[in-house]
Amino acid sequence: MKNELAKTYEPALFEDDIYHLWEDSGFFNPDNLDLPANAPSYTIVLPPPNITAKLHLGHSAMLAIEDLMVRYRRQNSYRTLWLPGTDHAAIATQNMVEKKIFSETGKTRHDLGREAFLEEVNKFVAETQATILRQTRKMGASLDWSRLAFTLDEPRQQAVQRMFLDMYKEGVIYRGERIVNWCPRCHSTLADDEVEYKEQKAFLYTFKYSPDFPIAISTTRPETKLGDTAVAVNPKDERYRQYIGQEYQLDFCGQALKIKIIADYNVEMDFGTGALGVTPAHSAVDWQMAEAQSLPKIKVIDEDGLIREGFGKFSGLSAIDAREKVVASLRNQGLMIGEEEIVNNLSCCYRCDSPIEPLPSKQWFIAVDKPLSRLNGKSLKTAAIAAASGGEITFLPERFNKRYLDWMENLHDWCISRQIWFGHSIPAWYRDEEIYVGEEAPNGEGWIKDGDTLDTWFSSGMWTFSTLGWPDNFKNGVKSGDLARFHPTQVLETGYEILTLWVSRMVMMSFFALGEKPFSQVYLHGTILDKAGKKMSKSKGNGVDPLEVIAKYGADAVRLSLLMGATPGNDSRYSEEKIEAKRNFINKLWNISRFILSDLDDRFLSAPLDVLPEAKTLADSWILNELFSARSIVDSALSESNFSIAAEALYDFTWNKLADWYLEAAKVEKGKEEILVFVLKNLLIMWHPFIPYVTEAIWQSFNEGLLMVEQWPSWPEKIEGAADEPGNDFKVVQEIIVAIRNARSENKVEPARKLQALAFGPKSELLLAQASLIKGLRTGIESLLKTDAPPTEAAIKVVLGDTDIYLLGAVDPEKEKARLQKEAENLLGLIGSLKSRLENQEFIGRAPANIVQAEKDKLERYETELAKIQASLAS
RNA sequence: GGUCGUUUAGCUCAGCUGGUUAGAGCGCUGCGUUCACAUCGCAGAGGUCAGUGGUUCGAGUCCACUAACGACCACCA
Repeated sequence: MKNELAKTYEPALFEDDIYHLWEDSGFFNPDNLDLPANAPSYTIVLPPPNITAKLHLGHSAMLAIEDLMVRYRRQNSYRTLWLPGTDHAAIATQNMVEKKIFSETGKTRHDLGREAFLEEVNKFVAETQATILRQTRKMGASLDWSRLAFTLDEPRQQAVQRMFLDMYKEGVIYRGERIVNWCPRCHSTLADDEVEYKEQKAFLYTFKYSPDFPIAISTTRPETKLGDTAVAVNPKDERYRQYIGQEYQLDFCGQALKIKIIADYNVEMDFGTGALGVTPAHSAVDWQMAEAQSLPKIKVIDEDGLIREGFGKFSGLSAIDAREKVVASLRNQGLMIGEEEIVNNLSCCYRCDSPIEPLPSKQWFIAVDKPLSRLNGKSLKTAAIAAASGGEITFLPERFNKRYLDWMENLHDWCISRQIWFGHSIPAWYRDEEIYVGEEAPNGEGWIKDGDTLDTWFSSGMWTFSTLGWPDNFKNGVKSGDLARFHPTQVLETGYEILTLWVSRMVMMSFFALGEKPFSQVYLHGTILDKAGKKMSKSKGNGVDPLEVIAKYGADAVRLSLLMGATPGNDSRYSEEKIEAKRNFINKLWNISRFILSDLDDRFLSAPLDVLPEAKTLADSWILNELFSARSIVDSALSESNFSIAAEALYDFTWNKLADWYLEAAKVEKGKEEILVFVLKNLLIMWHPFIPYVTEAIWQSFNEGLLMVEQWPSWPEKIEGAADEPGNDFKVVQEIIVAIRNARSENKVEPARKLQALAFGPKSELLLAQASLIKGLRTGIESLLKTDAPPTEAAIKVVLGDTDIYLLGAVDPEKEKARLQKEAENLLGLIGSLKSRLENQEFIGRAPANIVQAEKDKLERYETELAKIQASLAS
């Protein structure tokens, strides 16, 4: 059963086999876990990666964190489900495939036609999806593959169609016209957050529409002024107050305009002339003014970015060409008052970088403010706000609660239709002015299906419940099956950059569909930046392929390097050195195991883990207490999602306590196998969620069961009868171990034996050596000498024979005295300030009783300590 | 323009509700290494915690302001 471990750990030799072992065990699926019926659930849905590309290091970090959360809960007897999937990422995917086809064949999607194009997309999806799933497995992710989902697969399509129909029935989904961000190149609407702003130079033109119009206006887009129906001024503006309410018929570059002067507080008096030409059809702000003032809306520019029919010589021109022509005409007429070069933000398509054209368009919307009877009169918005502000949903780090709420409170109706082919189809049918909403066409001739698709966030917003069998598992308001067992989920772990895009939508969708939150906690991780602190991106070429670093250093090293040194919500930098350091650590753990397991009798291996081995020496109780204290740090850190702190506690224990000291002790003092095996097993269990492969590999070398489902240890924080401060006491032992090693290396057998007796003999002997390292050693030595004289160099020589040189450095009386004096001074200062605080009536009056008591306790502690120090100084 | 974040050793970062001498990894310096591990060991150097002011017996930690960098949101007609 027991296999010899090689000298170094080679991840590549183990990882694939181990993953298969886990997967074949079936324990990724909570249905196969051996649990009591009332075991609590722990569910995380994997934020589905876009199928546009391979995974990058950011995904690896996400997988490492979530796998850690999930494995820890699985070892703690939760009904643990981590549900995998991928996202169809409608626009991004369509663009990617369009580009690919165009570069390969020179054809556009229109050349191919809808059906053939979608076939190409599906081919692409199948390929990248396979790659992504393979990468995910490589990371060691313990996902339940039996529940694998895709935002556009058959069950999710049904769920989406049903959601759309339900929302339409409730009047939450409606069709309306408004200004949308239109990309003339992609021929698609963009959500506000899909628009990118680019600084660019532009000309701000100041002019009058016509000679007889009293007010001059400023604009960077004179061509849109062909559609102006009003001029807005600030009602406080003295210059224009007299004109408010007046209407003018005028001729603008040969086109007739009817302009009304209106008042609006949004107009800034300091900008330009302080008067704003209102173009309702081509500016969102202007549209709102026009709605409020019932102004006509004249559409000037069409979906291709060209001037529409009916604008004389301008019709058919591109916006840019028309602009030049309008400007020229204004100059000729002497109406141009100023042309100033300014820097402004141009809205651009986040996909193709083309300038956005704001256009009025018929689109489907979700009404976020509509009160709903199913939500007791709350709207989607107010329900989503209440959940977060009432603490039903919490955020980590907390500051994102505020960001979520800010965004939610300013939320406008959500445009969900997209003019692309790849995505969820919209179950709507049109015949002339008639609209019918349903999955099948209504009876009668001439109905045409809506050719648009849904915003990708519509389907991903349903992710927590569409993956758990909604709507089949939800009848008459009662959940069943997976939905009943796993929803609401416990944690949503995702990047902070999609807090608003995704998280907020999930909350609204879940409240609408189920009347409950989708998750209790939102954990937001930061972005993985490159070594220089820049975002990794394909265009910059600074991305790192996780598979490459995994091949080089192993998945565990990659995971640990992403977990350690990273804090919630903060970005962290990637560097290969970090991974290398973690690889070294993993090898260390491997070799610790190798040392403990080599030449080990099988009877030690089979010792049950629920029986505490007997601590025979101070070193034994010390290491056990260190183990337990590490366990308790790990538990509390993990319960607060402080992954880095948890890992550091284990790291410190493993390397600085176990390897550096206890293993050294075990070399000079045999018979520690029982404790060594006990510590090792517990350590492997606790390391497993962080670095599952290497721990399982070691476990498998001497165990039959799977470490993955081994029960998390539940020892007390301390064992009875151990010294109060095992750390301090053990420093004595540590010093002696060094001396023993030195003595042995020089073949000084008898001194080594004496030292060994001192370090590992019955506890009572060493307990003489309390208080602190040096003093302890001195006391021990003194007691052995049975003399009152302070241990001089000569005296120590008597005890330790020829070993003097090994201990002299440690017992320099002068150094020790200075140290104690300094410590005494520090304590005096502290005691003084504590006393004055406790005498301060204001403090006593205001501070809560428990705090005052704590200060008193502290004072007492310091005083006791000071007395001890003073006593030893006096001696 | 609004909101938020960051600033701690040469580098990358920890540091919870203020409390004894501010920590880690990497790097650096010196010494060592057949006997679990050179993917190693031991020892060491290196910090006025961005700046200024304040609260407090006590501030890396709390407050105010300033500076640099970064992110997000809004948007310039």
